Amino acid sequence: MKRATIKDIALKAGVNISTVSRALKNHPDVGADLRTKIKRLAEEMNYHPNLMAVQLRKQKSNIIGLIIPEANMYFFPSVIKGISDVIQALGYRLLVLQSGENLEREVENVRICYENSVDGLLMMLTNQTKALNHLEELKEGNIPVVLLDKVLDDSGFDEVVIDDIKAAEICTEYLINTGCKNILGLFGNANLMITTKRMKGFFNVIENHKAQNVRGDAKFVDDTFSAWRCVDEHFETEKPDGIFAMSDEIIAGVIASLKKMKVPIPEKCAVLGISDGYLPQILDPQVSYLHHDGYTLGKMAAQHLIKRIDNKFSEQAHEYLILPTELIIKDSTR
Amino acid sequence: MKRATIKDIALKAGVNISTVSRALKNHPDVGADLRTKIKRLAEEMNYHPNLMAVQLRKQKSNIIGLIIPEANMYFFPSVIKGISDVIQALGYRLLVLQSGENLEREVENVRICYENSVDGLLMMLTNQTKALNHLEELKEGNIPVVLLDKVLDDSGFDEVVIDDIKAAEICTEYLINTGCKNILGLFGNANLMITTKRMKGFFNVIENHKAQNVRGDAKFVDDTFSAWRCVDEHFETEKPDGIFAMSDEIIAGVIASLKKMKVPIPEKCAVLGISDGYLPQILDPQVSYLHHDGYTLGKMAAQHLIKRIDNKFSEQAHEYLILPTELIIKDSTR
DNA sequence: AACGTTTGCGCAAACGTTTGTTGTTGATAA
DNA sequence: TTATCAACAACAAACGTTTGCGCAAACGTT
Repeated sequence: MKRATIKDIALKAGVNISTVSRALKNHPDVGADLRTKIKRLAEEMNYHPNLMAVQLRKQKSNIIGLIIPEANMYFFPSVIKGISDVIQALGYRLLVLQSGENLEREVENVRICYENSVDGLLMMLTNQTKALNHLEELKEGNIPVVLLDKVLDDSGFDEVVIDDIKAAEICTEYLINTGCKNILGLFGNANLMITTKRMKGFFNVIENHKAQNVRGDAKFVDDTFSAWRCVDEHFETEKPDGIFAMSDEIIAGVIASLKKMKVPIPEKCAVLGISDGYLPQILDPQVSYLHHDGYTLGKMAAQHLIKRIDNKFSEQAHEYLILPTELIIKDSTR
Repeated sequence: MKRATIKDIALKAGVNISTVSRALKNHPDVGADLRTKIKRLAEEMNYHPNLMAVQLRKQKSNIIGLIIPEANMYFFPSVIKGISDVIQALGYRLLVLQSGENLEREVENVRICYENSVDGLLMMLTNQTKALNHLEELKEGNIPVVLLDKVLDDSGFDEVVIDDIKAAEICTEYLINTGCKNILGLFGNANLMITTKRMKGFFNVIENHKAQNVRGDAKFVDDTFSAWRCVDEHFETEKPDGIFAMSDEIIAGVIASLKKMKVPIPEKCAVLGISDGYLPQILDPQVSYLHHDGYTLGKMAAQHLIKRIDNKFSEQAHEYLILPTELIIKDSTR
């Protein structure tokens, strides 16, 4: 049995398709009794509008694109959940595309979104992304874009991020306040804005406490395991009494290393990280962290995007939204 | 500047739109020189086909629906990655819908997929899903469906799963072989098929070893923290020398509890779980686990779905694909 | 010279909607 | 009675493609 169309209903009801269309959306032009009759018929025939046709006609897809570098474990699920919760309630659907930390694929994915006529685009940039030329078409086409989490400075687009500098400052400050004098900062990919900023925040505070004999080292690592190795090695030469880890992956490696080496946490070495909050709680000891919640981030980004979609033509300057953070203190710090 | 259409090109080239259409897809009916001219023009005008129109005309969306209960941390990212990698390479896009462990939303999501004319549907069922009436429409509409991971018995649809009974058997067997006599089995939601089966496998093996004085208890827990509490409590009355954890969440809770209680692993109590493989490695001690890889699962499901889409009309009986597993032995077992 | 085949292109229908315009009723007011 | 106005419903165009068909010119074969 073929899927029923508006035409089939019209045929059966003995009216024109336009009447059916209007009846189904309660247009006042069609009489009450005829309307109910048509609706009943539609129900019977199990009619559901063909969205491809609707979209073509209305020139609106009700689809929102989400381009992510890689579905990483810690952050992505909560982000996508936040986004979904917002947009599904409003009748939008989510088209998810992965770039695999690959700029070419990112460009291609933007193209795909464009061709699919997405109503808006949410995007986390890859490591490699240094410019946003590939978003020009969308800009010209008046398709709103909101960047989240991994962004570029002065992108010219709306952004939702955590204030990375401040976040790192808060963490470092806390470590120092609890007595750390020799702090190891562990950072991810050095090419990322997020890394640069968190490192900047880290050193801001270190500099401010030079007088109190505080010193800090920074190292770059790729993932949990490289963080692990890095801590192992660093302990051979230095004896840091505090470690700042800029991400979940890194936190996991730090804890693993310290425990393997039987360094008491936090007595000999305190640990504080930036995290979306799940991992630090299941590690032992539970680690203190600056909480930035992926769910909220996704929600904020989605809400902002919807706002842009709804009044597409208000040529407002791009906004820079900052995700609220919270310092959660557990066992791993003094 | 409005987005260029095939019509605009036709106008500029002084030919009919059909010619443009054919030229752009290298149809032999259009001459070589005219073809290149049209292509150049298209390039210049930055033409890209309007997929909404293409889809309507071709009655094919090139969209694959993915309905998931909840974007849980451990499994989901790798699954979605596996799916994406397969389908994006073939020009399909992924529409992701979350049901939030809510049957009504699942039904609604299926509807959304239907209305969006997805070419196929990948689906992980919610806890609450006991029947698949809501998939009837898709079946009638000849839209292929592949269920993955969380499925129902005799669903009548293609499925990709791990062999839960056997998986639990392997794990339990291993624990017993390494000397465990008093094993605690920790399971998730009791309503889930996956739980029932893994429990069945667990007790199958326990029964088989009754003669050797092996005993086993089963408990149901909801999440990491309830697993944690459960182990705490169980240790007050029993002193199990082995724990089987049926999922990542549970493993995390088990390890946390044992370490808090300072129970040596695996000397006093061995731990073995079923996992997708990331978490056990970052815990300390690293735990042994039966590996079932979300990435492979996603890949298999997507590939199978594509196969179904490609020859939609071969009315083949539904297939039941089983994900290969592998036992990874680490520190947490003897 | 007559005929068949190929080449190259245009015409128009179709996909399933939405929506501006027009036309037909019957009732009400002048 | 005639003009006016609802109320209701049909007509048709439009959204941007794809594609079956037709047609003319060019070419090759008897």
